[in-house]
Amino acid sequence: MNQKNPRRALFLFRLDLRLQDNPALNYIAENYDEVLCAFVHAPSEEGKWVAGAASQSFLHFSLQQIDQTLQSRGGNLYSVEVDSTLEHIQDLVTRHDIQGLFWNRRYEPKLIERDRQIKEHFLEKGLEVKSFNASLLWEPWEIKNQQGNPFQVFTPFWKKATSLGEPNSPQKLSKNIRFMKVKSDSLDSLQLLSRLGWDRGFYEHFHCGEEAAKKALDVFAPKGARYQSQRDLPSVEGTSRLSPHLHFGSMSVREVWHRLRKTQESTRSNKERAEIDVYLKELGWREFAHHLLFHFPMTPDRALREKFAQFPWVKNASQLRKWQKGLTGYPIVDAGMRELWATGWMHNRVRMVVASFLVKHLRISWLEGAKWFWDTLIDADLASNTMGWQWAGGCGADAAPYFRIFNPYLQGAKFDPEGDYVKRWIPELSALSKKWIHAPHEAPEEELKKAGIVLGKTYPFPMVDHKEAREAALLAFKQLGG
DNA sequence: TGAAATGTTGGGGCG
DNA sequence: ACGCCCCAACATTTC
Repeated sequence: MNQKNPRRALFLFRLDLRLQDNPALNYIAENYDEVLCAFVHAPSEEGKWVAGAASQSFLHFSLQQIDQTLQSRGGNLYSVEVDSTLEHIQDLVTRHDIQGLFWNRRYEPKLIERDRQIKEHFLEKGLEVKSFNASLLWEPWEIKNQQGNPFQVFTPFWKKATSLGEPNSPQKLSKNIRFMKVKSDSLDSLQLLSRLGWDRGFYEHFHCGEEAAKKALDVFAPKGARYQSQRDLPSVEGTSRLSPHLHFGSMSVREVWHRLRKTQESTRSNKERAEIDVYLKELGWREFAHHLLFHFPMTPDRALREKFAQFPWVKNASQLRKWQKGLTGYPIVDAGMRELWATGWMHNRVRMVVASFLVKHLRISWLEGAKWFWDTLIDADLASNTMGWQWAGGCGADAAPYFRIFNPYLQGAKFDPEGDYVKRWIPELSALSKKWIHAPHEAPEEELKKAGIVLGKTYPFPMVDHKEAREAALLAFKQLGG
């Protein structure tokens, strides 16, 4: 090591907001003397799908955590907002005598192209430039069917992926790494936070950063043995609630995978092992989503199944608004939409129900739903959001068949039998007995009175009739030809 | 990672 | 004792 001319690397943080199991940082630790850690925010380069408001808020606090961690280790996070990432990197390279440029990959089509240009440019300038995988268990291009094509159905995809062997183990960061401390704009100048402060409620339910993510995994891992039995009950914390951390990379998916594997090994119960497999498969759906986004880069904006370009989606702003605000008159739908607004997150079972309701009962385009989720979810992820909505809309890969229409009453009765979830998010229904909690409009006058509910005033009547809406949806989807 | 309609079966009441 | 009907429970098919 030469103290006078240290080898310096520039590391760009993206969706990998952690120090542990961060392959690019590990590479730097092995090969460089010092590293400048930067977050170069260039929203104009993300195109139409620039991060939504909720997601930006989570990003802000995650970056704050990174900065604190780096400061406690003698460095800091250099953060800046720019129009051109490439030009700004050029500045940094010159200013700080940088010899290597490293990052962990993103998989959004526009960013793949941007990063390709950056890599080409700085390789030409004689820098060492490398990108790594911090986000996925397998790279999207590693998994192919027998013809060498990408999969469009989950089950064979997952079979193939898991047949390739266990994903890599997480790697600890070398203690020898030296972080640079440089002058930086304040994080606030990136203006990631809404001035309205509507995001405050999020942080009663979720915490940002690597430490918080570690705690969340500690909470979830032992519960993995009951994942299959509990994951569909929105009133119970039976899911991992790791999605924002997996999106922003404050938790490594490899870490999650191997932790759950360990839990699996420590039990003798076949049943428990199978329950954990169901969770690992959910990580598989996340992989599948990235696979689809990579191989079908138009899907954030267009249905994968092309005939859906002709589908007569309904344009109805006032109905869309009712759905967004949780005023549909269907308690399980409204509870979900309000949980989303209040916490920036929604239980997955309920995501499927509200999505089916928008797309089937209201026949409003999946794209409207995708946009709303994009803006309100702290875990908004282009790959998962696109796949999920096209699944619900029946217009994507391995999508729900057109005739699969969730009945909100039955979904409520089945997965929230006591009505606890509905009551938590719709306080105006909290005094209603569980017998009517999912269909207040069918409750006897007397029951409503007792519960202080005046339909049409304190809680809406169903905005559409279930049976009629269902039949209209069947007809419309059937006319498209399945 | 549905729901509703339709079909089948089998036990019990009853003439 | 027997056949018939009713209907719940379960299975299948249809959307």
